[in-house]
Amino acid sequence: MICMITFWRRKVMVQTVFIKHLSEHIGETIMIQGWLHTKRSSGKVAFLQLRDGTGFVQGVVTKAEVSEEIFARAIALTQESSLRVTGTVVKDERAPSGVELQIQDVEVVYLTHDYPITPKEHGVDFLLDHRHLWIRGPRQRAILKIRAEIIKAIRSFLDERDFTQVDPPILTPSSCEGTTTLFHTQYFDRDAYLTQSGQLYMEAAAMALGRVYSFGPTFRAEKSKTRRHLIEFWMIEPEMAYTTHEESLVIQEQLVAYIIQHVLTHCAIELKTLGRDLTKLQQVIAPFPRISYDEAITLLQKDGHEIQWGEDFGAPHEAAIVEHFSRPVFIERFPTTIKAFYMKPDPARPEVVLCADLLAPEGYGEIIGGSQRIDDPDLLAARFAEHELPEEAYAWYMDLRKYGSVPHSGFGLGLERTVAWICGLEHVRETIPFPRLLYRLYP
RNA sequence: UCCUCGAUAGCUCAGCGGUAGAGCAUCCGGCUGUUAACCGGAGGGUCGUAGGUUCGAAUCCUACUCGGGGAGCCA
Repeated sequence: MICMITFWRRKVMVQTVFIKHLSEHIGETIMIQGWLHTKRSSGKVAFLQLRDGTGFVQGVVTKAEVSEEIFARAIALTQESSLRVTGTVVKDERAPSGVELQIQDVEVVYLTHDYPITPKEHGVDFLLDHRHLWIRGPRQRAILKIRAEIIKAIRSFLDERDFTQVDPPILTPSSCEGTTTLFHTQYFDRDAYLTQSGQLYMEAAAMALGRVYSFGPTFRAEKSKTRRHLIEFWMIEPEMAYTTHEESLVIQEQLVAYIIQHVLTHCAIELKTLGRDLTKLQQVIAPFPRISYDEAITLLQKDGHEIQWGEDFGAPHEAAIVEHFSRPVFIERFPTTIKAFYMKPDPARPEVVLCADLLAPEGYGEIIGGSQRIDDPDLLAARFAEHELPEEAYAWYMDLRKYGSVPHSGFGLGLERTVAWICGLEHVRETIPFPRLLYRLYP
C-alpha cells in the first residue's frame, strides 16, 4: 500500500509495511500502522515498542531529529494507543529482531487512557476477564499464530493425502457416544444437543467420499476443571474407508510428526517468544513407540500403582506411562468393556478392541483417540442392545453397515491439547482465543 | 459432585487481635540507548458479602458468593 503523507512539509510517497517484512526494507522510509505496546523515554530520546499484529519492533524518536511537536507527541503516547509512524528501517544488533525504526513522524490515531494490562504480572482471573485485550500481548499472539499454523499443517497433510473435508452437524438429535454430558438446547419444539463428536457422521461421509476429515467445535457439559479441559474445544476427526487399525496408526503418527516439523520451520520466532525447549519437539519423529494396554498395566504395576486389568487409566496413570518415553506413545487394544460401543473387537482376542490413545510427552495427556470401527451389522446391533441405545435414532448409522459395509478406521485429534503441548503451556485456556471454562462464559 | 487453596488500592501482593502498607500502573518533574528502564514527588481503600466472638476484627469463628489448582470424565 502506498500512502501520501506530509513529511518535512512536503508531500511524499511512503509505503506501508507489515512489521514482519521490515528486514526486506533496510534503508527505506516506510510507514507502520499499529499500536504502542510499551514506551520508555528519557528527556531527549523515546523508545516506542510498536506492534501491528504481524510482529513487534522498536521505534526510536530522537529529539534532535524531529520537531518539538512530534517529540512531544511521542512522549505523550500511552500504552495501546493506536498510531501510524513513519521512519527509516535500520539494522541494529541491539534489537531482538535485528531491525529498528528511526522515527520521523508520529500520527496518533487514538490516544488510549488507563489500559488495564500493564507490563507487570497479573493473575489468571484478571487476565481471563480481559481476554479480549490479553490476546494483544506478544505471548498470546505467538500462541494464536502457532494454533493457526497447526491447523494449516493438519489441512495440508490431509489434503495432500486425498482426504476431503466434510462438515458434520453441530446441532444433533442425540449423543454420539452416549457417555459424556451434552449441552441441551431447543430445536423449535423438539430437544436437541450440541455435538460432542462428529464421528458417526464422518463414518457416513467416509462411505461416500473414501477419506474424509472434519474440523470443528465440540461441546461437553462436564464439570471438568483442570489444565487439560475446555467446555468448548476443537477436534479434527479423520475417517478412512478400507483402512485398518494398523494403517490408521501410521497416518496418526505421520500427521503429528508433520505438524511438529511444520511448526518448527514456520514458527521459530513464536516458539522463541514462548521460550519453548525445541530439543523436546525435535525428537518427535515417526514412528512412535507403541505399547499394548496389557503392557501398560504391567508397567504401572511395576511402578507401584494399584491398577488391575480391566480398569481405565486415570490422569496419574497416564503421567506415569508417559514418563518412560520422550516421544508421543500409543497405547493399543483396551478392554472392550471400557471403550465405546462402535469399536471393533480384535479378531484374535475379542476381549480387547482395535483402538489406540496417543499420549503426548511432558504430561500433556491424550491428544488422539482412535479405533477401527465395527463393520459387521449383526455385531453392531448386538452392541446397541448391550448399551441400551435407541435403535430408531441410530437407524441411519446401522444403514452404513447394511449397505456396502467396509473395514474402516478413524480418530479424533484434540486441537487445544496439541497446541498446549507444542507451545509448552501450563493450561489449555491460552490455546483458544476465547476459552469457555467451567465457571467462565465472559468475554 | 468431591478434595484443596484463595478474595486487602486499577494490578500483583504483604499485614494474621491495637489508627491501612509496598512495588507497579496513573498524574507532575528529571534523565540521549532503554528493553518488566531508572530517580524524586502526589493522588488513590466500606480489607468479597452477612452474621458472631471481643473493650477493640483486614486479622478469630460460622454461613454464603465468586474464583484458582486437582480428582473423576474425557480430547
